[in-house]
Amino acid sequence: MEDVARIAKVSKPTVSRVLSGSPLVSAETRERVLAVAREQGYALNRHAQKLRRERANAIAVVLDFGSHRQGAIGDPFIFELLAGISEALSVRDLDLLLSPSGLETVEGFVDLYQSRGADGFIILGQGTRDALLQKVARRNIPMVVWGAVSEASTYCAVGSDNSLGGRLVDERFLAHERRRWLFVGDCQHEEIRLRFEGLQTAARARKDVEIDVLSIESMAFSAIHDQANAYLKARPERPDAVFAFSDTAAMAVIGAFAKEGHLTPRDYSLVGYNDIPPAAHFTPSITTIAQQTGVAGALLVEKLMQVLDGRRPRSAMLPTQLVTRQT
Amino acid sequence: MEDVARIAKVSKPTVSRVLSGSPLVSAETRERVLAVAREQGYALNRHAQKLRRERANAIAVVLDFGSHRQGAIGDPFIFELLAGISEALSVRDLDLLLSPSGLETVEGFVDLYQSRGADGFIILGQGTRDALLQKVARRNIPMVVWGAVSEASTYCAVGSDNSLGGRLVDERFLAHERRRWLFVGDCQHEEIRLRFEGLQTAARARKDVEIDVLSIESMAFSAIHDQANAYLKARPERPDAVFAFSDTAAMAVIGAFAKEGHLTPRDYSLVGYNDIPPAAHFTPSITTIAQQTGVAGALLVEKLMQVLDGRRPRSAMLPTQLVTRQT
DNA sequence: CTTGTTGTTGAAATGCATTTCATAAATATC
DNA sequence: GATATTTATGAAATGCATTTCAACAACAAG
Repeated sequence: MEDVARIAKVSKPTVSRVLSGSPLVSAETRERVLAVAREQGYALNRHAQKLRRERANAIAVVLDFGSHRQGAIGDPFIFELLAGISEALSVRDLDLLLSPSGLETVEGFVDLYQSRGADGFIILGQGTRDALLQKVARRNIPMVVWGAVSEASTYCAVGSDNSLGGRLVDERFLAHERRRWLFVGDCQHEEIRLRFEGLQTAARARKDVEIDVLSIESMAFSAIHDQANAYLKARPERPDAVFAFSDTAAMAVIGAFAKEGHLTPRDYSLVGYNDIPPAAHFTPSITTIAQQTGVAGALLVEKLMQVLDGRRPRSAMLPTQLVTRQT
Repeated sequence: MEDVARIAKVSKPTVSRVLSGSPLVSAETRERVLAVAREQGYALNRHAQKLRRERANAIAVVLDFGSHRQGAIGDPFIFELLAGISEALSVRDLDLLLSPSGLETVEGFVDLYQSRGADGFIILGQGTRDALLQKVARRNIPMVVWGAVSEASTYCAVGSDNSLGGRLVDERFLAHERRRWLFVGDCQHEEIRLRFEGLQTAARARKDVEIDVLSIESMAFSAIHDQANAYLKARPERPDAVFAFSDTAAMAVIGAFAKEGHLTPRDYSLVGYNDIPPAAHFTPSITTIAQQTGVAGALLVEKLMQVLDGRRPRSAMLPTQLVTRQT
């Protein structure tokens, strides 16, 4: 930097100002410095900058690859979220640190934060570790979470209205006069539990509706398929309505049930979740609950920026919609 | 750090050594320093460290969200790749910087590299910008690329054997005595072009086989669906074999053709690509080419480490396999 | 013509950990 | 017991950019 300064006949601070886009330099000087920097092949050292500025200019995005790898909650949908976040951060000139290791404990978060590895965190999906997240939030670490939105939460969360999603299905099944319902999903995940609760909204009060749960052990596609298959074999009365926690799971169910001659929509209604592209073109096409993934990423980032500004943004719930198709 | 040193009655260098895991400290001192650091809530400043060490300890992973968002080449499969990379980097204690902005030009890469934002790059999919990547490689920037493997390439690439994938389909279609083939995919993508070439291996020499191409304009699911639909409507003789560049695209084709009463496997053979989970349970289940995504991420990282060590690792091609199903 | 204001620029202090080199102490070797 | 070697530790130099504060110039207002 000193070299550039000397050659451009200015001082170090001026070079710094030019290169970090400060408006406190005359246009003339700026040009000169820029020219010299370019011809000398000089680039600011980001770490020196981050050290001095005392901020990382980076956000850590935490993804539970372990469970998503097998098509977990998310299907392509987590990917969309990630794309949205990446874009929103990019606009603000913030780096995106993907799933740094060590974030399995509160100390992991504290350490990454204190060592200035990241200015804040975006966590995608509470999964089954909400307790951990609550603890992290209590340590005053800037964060926002994609997932279930709850009143009691210590942190700001953004998520789809899972309960509404469930209710929409509840209504649909009742309208179709279905009586033996099956919910497919792991209620240990808060988001999924809310969908299940939504499903019970009106049904709970009715004596003639019976809701069974097929609790998914593994998120793997074939595991779901096998479990669904086993379920049907073990039961004489078959469900006449199925609500699956994801479209992918819905596909697994269709396949497994079809093997036993139990066909949708002839024998049962089926609703999935996420509205992934193939759902529309599956045979039969899958009725599903769509989430607004498009805006989600941007919203998460915006909320986090507010947290970084010292504010306490409210959690937000994005609407969900029933997309009616053949099943 | 000075405070910790004072309280633990050692010097700064010793604290540094303890906290960065150097073996040049006695066990006794180590314990003491660690205890003090913990109780004082002290964490190393990563940027000071990176500044001094003159390396970022971070790898930038470049993803073309723009095209993947719509289910591009990849489907869930890019996600698997990313998971593998994340894991492999994590083991080596390297940060993963996801798709930093500015990497649309050579200067973008040079700048990020020179400013020590990243020690190296992993690029997922050449897409249509191979020229750019070649230029970047010539600037001696450490990088590896997932995609088409070519002899002429300046950089180290890891990818599936796309040509083999195509050949497998070629053989299958010939064995089934198919005569009017249709390839669905955008040959501007090198990887996809190779698949197309593979498809022609034996067919090219035969006068009785005719291969048409439906060049995909947008990677969006519904766009493919519409294009496929339009294609069929415009042609009196229908294809009796279709090779689609991805399983997702295959699903789109099945849906579109079914609308016109053209059904697989009754009327035509169909092979997809990637072997995504739903492919096995789609109705009909989709014959496809499987790639070894599991090892890909780890391999990419390993190659990059070699590049960083100053070596010039050979490109690698992973085997592909035909998975025979109903279509 | 003087005082006040705005716009540019530079000197020096600051953010923090690592590494080289040297020293001191402890152990091993002859 | 003397020399060589290893082990543990510290002083000082180093990596690099930013920011405060002051200074100066140029211009406007009175």
